[in-house]
Amino acid sequence: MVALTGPESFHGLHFALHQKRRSDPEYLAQQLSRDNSTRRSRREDPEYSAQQLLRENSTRRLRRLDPEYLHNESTRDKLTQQKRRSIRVPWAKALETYNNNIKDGPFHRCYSCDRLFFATQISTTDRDKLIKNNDKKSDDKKITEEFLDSIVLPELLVDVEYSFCSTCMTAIKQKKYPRFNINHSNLRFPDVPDVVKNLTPLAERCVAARIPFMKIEQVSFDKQLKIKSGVVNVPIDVRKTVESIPRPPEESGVIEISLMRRMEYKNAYLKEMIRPADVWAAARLLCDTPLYKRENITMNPEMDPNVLSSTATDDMNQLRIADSNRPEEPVPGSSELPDRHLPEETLLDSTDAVRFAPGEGENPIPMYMDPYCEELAFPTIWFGHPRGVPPKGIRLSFLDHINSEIRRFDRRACRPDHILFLHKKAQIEQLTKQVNIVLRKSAQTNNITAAQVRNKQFIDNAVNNDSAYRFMSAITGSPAYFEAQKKKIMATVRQTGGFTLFITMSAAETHWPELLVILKKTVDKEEDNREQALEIDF
DNA sequence: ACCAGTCCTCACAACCGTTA
DNA sequence: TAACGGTTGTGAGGACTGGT
Repeated sequence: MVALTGPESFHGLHFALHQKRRSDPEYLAQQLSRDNSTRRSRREDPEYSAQQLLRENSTRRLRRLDPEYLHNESTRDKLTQQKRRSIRVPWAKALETYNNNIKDGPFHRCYSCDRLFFATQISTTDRDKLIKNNDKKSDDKKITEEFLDSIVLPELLVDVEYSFCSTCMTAIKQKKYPRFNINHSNLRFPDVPDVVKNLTPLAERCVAARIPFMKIEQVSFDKQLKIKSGVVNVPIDVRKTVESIPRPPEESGVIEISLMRRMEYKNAYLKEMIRPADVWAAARLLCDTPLYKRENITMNPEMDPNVLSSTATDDMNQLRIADSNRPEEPVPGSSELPDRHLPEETLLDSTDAVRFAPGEGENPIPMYMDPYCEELAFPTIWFGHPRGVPPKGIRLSFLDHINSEIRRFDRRACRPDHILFLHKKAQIEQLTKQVNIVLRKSAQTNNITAAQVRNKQFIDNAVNNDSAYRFMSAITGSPAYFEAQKKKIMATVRQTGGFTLFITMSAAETHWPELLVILKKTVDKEEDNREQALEIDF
């Protein structure tokens, strides 16, 4: 009691002084800036800021229990938010934001499916927060440490912040495995040894168990690639191909090789300088892989130039003997048989490349009947390993697989030839599916018999009724596709009246420096500035 | 005891990005 | 688009310290 009176009077005086001082604007400003700086430094301490947050939130919740307070706050907030949203941005500023925004490319990696996304498509959260935000969920939906560990890419597990694409995020929040999750759906690319990874295109063809013959052409002035007609998938006897490559005397030797469709053709399918030693090394490694074993592909170790090159030059005689013992190359009658026994000097100096046609005489296999044609055709990507199969309960279509592989952080699947190959394969896949559907539909309505199909009249009727080729409407550019588009446009015209304005737009990607910078960054992982991009000559 | 200066703490407001 | 929650700033009360 006594203690109260003393300090009270003291304090009364003290506050008055305090307030008087504060009324001086200069003094107040000084005090404020002092306070702010100390606060800022204090708030840098994570423990302190966490405590402050906790305090703030608990008191805030209590405050918000009062309906009057809540009403006041929300009306205040509403006003300010509406004000904020109604602010008109000046043109220059808007332009600046736009210019900054278009610099963003698909650089952001989803920690679950490893696909690349634009910044807006991805959300980032702390690992801890994901686990902590469990309060409202039932026990079986709670995200556990083990669940996260099994989802996130192993090489990124150590990070504090995790980024997920919206698809994966929605699944994770419900504690489901995302469909495209690399770990759970077995989508990871196999590790490829450097020898195989660095093979040149033709060297890759030499060790591949399938050659997908495609007509890839350059279009227009910017030389983009397009595929013409279909893919002919030819199985190859790898052993015969590799062993028929002439061997230069030294290991570092390089020879020029032309890959022909047929020996009698004039133009080569591919022409390139290759190192036979590398081809051999790669072939040897590939022979130990699951798919190559499945295809019973083996090499004769005695023929390996990597082994031979270490021996003296007089061993070359032995090599020749070994060569002559080998069964002769097929394709009799061709005057341009590749001569594997050309003297070395002629080989190395000659302007005429060694020509060979490993696919000649082999029967092509339709792609949809060859389950591993892709993996076998692109050993630098798949290294003789089959594509992973997702576990039970997760269904991924072929297009889903392509989606995942092409958008993957690992850019290995994004080679022009591979993409065009996938495109054709996907198209065939789509067609066969559609055919099945059409047949099923018509089989339900009117039972089709073998006799009917053989009857020309029946087929003509089917064509007249559209049912025979309607399935093609999914294929861009087909007559049925344009038919479908025409119908859509006519429907629009009927609904909204005739068109008044047509706009044709083109991306003009060669005059799009931001895109070139983005490509450089995603594909080569290199930073390139806008000026350099503008200087690129097409 | 008084005074002046400085620092600390608390509640709340304001702002703002994110999300349902 | 309202609501939520993280962050920062503000104003007030009050404690501590050292000097007179």
